[in-house]
Amino acid sequence: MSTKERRKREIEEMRLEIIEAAVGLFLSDGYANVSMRKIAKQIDYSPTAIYNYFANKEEILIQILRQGYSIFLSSLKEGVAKSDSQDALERLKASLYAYIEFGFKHPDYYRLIFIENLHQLQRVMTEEDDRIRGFLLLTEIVAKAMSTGALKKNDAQLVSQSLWASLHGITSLLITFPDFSWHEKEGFVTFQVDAMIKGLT
Amino acid sequence: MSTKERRKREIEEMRLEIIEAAVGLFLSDGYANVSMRKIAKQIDYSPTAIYNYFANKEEILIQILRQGYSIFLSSLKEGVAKSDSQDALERLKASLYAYIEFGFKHPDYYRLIFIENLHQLQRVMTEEDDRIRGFLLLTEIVAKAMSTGALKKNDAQLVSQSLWASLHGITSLLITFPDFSWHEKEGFVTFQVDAMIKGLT
DNA sequence: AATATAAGTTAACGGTGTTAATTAAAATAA
DNA sequence: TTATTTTAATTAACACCGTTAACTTATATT
Repeated sequence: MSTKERRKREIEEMRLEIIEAAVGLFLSDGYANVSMRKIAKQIDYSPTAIYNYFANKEEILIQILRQGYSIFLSSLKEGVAKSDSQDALERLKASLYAYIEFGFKHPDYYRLIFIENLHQLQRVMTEEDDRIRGFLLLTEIVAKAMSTGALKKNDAQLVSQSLWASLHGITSLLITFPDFSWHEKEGFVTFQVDAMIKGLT
Repeated sequence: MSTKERRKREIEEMRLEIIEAAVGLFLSDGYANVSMRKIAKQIDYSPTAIYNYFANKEEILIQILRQGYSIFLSSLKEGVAKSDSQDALERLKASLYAYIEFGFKHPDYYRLIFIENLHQLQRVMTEEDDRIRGFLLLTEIVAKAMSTGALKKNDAQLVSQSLWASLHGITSLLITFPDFSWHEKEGFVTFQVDAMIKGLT
């Protein structure tokens, strides 16, 4: 009965191979400009072979969104961890910067996840593991900052949603409209983060 | 020589007919899901006839973006005008609300202009008329609020970009991710606007 | 009325996601 | 090991797509 086991592994390997090919194409060319035929060519299979491993093109995207969201979460946690300060406000600031910096470091992932396919995020987050905790992470940090008095007491859920909105605004605008006459980037970001914090204290 | 004049008018009428059909389809189905063939069918022409009036599908989009941006500008101006208060801060607040409300009233336009095709905005704004003054409008209001002391003095350009970012964040998130467990909308918006203003005073 | 110009049509090219039918390979049963 | 069944891959096909080229029809100019 080890054949079943082996086969299971083979399926997983094939799925990985497909994803690997697809993620490169999706990130460089954009989801819409990547065809099943292109993915198939890259892994030397016929286009229809892929359908034995993924129901359709969208399911490949979902899997890649999951991966991307994991990377996003790691970046966020790492960013918060690096600011080893115990000060709740510093930790909050660190997480805000970490969010924006993820966008700059992985603009293609950010675009794919948070701009072009945000409506799929529910499907990406709400499945088994702790992926959903991405937003909870921010909420917790906000709640902590409130309990220490660093932030004005308020609905932590509401406040973190407001923060997310401002973060998403600056990140997505800079990514999708790079030709605009933006203020120098670093100064813009620090100004935005400072204003966000100030608005809540 | 009046035939030339008439013909010119006919061309303009045909362009209008195409745009009229396209705008409905683009807004309801999204740019990507609308084909030249569908537009053609709606106006009872062969698909290739359209190419006598627009170079390609994208040029139709650009024209529609221009229209949409005009509507956006009108909404903004109207929103500011309605708050007939002379108080600079009130005027600023009114323009912030007007921006978000445009997004809620015309989510399809907002998505088309500011989310899916923002990179085209340069082409939409920087042509002849005063379309570009959309962003200047906000900058001017901000500058005024600074000169009256209602807002902390600062680079008005930078401040208005920061405001735009926060506005775009909340508007685009609510539009593209309606299934999320958002705080009740009206409360969310007023909280966001208040926080934005507070962050700058 | 004959000719040149413009505007519309159909046909075609190379592409898309996906399904159905078919062949080749692998696993199971005899 | 052979025969049979299951599985995985292929090719063919469908109904689309944006766009170009060739052709026909209508309009305008000579």
